[in-house]
Amino acid sequence: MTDPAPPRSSVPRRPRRHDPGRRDRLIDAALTVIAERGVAATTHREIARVADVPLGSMTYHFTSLEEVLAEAFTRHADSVARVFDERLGAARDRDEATEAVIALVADDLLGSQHDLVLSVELYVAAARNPALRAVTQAWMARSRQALERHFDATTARELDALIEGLVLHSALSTDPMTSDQIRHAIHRFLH
Amino acid sequence: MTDPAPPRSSVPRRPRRHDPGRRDRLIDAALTVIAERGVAATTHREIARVADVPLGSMTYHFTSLEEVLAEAFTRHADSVARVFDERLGAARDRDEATEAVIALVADDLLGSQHDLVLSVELYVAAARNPALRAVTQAWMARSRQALERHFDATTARELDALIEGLVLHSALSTDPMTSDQIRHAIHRFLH
DNA sequence: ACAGGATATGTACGAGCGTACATACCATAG
DNA sequence: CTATGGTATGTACGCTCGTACATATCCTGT
Repeated sequence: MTDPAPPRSSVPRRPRRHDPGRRDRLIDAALTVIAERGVAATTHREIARVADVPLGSMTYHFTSLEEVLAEAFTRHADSVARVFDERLGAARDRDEATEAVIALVADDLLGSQHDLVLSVELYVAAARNPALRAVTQAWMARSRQALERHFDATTARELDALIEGLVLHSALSTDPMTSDQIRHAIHRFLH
Repeated sequence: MTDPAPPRSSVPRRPRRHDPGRRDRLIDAALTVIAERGVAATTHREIARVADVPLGSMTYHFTSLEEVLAEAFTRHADSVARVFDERLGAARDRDEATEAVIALVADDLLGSQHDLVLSVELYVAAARNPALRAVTQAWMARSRQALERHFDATTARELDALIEGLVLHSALSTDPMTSDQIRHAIHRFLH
């Protein structure tokens, strides 16, 4: 067929795309927006812009903005917890576990401003949102459990708090701690 | 035209009040709203509602919402820092300083869910807002300086991080640490 | 091949927001 | 006592937001 003139210029402006896995991409886009602009600036429209999809796609794949946030933060927590598990799972004795913790903080956590901001954003969001609080607590429990593979329960809890403090402190400071300073602090605590 | 009926029933509905110090009350109301609802839900209208003043009063006393937040967080940081100074200023030796830190965390910081939430809200807000970042850093510097009256610089920095972690960890957990657990963690770190 | 359900898209609506501003009131300086 | 400048109040405007929904398109099972 010839049909040279484009007759339907107004209704479907954007060429429809076949895009399986779009929902996953939207969750990743949400994490990008949260990290770069904050939860407060995370809107349907902004996520859609970043993912380059129309606004309507958001309301099709998610029933509410809260659902997007919950799925995004769950993905983030899983991702960080997996690194936690791997680092500590590879350690064979307490000394190696200590080194694993140091590497975890100095390399994995402080190495990524992206993940770091996401964690703090999650903390605050969890303070108001029960669903996100559940995500946070599951994450904390998993971290503590990983530490308890090598340390007693009391030490694990205290160490978890120290890690949290070192990360947060460095995240907000103009001069974040160096790897050697992190190592010094953790060695001091674990003797 | 006599116009005997009360002609000005509609314009000033609320009896005008003489209210010196209203600006201060508005800043306190802002802190209440931030603590109870979060920075994201802190609006001109909500602050005005809590302080029981008309909306127009906000725009008269502050040039922008950002100014309100900055003044509120500055007041909060000053208040916490003052307690920090007093606790550590009263200590005469290192042992007393250690006890002061324990009391600070267990009683002052963890004792008030209000202040605790405010601090975390400030952390996140500071990540996006340069003016608030300045407030946070001035506060951190003041805390560290207070600790350096009794501990060397390295210890002060590490201890500051540990305090931050203990507070945040307890703030978000369903079972916050007890005073004895706080004491144990801090003693362990300081030998 | 084709029916039908899943997916994709554009648009509209009502609500709440920050801010501007005209107006009204009042403590106080002179 | 009165003028005046600071303070108090109500309202309007333009904007962005979450969400709903009608419509369009395409993949898939039969």
